[in-house]
Amino acid sequence: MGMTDKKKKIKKIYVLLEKYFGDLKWWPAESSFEVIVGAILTQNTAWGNVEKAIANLRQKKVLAPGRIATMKPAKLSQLIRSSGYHRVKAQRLREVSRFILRECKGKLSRLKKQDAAGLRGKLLQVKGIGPETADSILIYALDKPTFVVDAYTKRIFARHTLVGEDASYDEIQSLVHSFFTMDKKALNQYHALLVEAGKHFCKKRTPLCEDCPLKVLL
DNA sequence: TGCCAGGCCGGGT
DNA sequence: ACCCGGCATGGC
Repeated sequence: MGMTDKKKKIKKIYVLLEKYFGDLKWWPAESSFEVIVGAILTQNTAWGNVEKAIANLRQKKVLAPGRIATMKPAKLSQLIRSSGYHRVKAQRLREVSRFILRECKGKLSRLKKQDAAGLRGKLLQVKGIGPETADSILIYALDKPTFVVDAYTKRIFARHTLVGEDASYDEIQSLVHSFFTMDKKALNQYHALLVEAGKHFCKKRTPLCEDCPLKVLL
């Protein structure tokens, strides 16, 4: 497929999904730090399980980097138990909290003033933050236009032959960054639309989706 | 009742 | 530079 065709297809997928799902207004949270916590907790985990964990943290008044960083690991892991992998995730929450305290004394508004590329590099050095979590933090917590590539994105793009089955994270992200747009709202919406489409029509065991709004492209 | 969910790390090749 | 096992709870 030529580059021009890929560009058209990327846009077409967006248009069809938006027509079907509408404006999703994704990832609402009460604070940037809550977004970061959610980004860690939702790693390979259904969002419903994450919400309970965040509710626990809020109820205990520990939804702040200073509190997370100083809490005993056993206590923290119990609070986030519902999100799965709670021991490793407790450690990851501690790591990212320490990073925030170190980098901006806990003031995320200050962190937002740094440039996107530099921030991404720093985030990737934090143990427990990989490319998807870093990009989720960049766009949803730190206001940086970034396309987040997740398992659904890869599956849907591969299914529509935009990329190969073995495409890397950076390859897929570069494709969207160069052929779609760098507008923050649109990138947010695209990610949300792909996840929604994946949940409804493109699960692992059901690659054939009769009612998928993207069916017309196949 | 297995299978899957908005990944990432560490050790091995 | 990849490949793989481990990490774990809750919903369908």
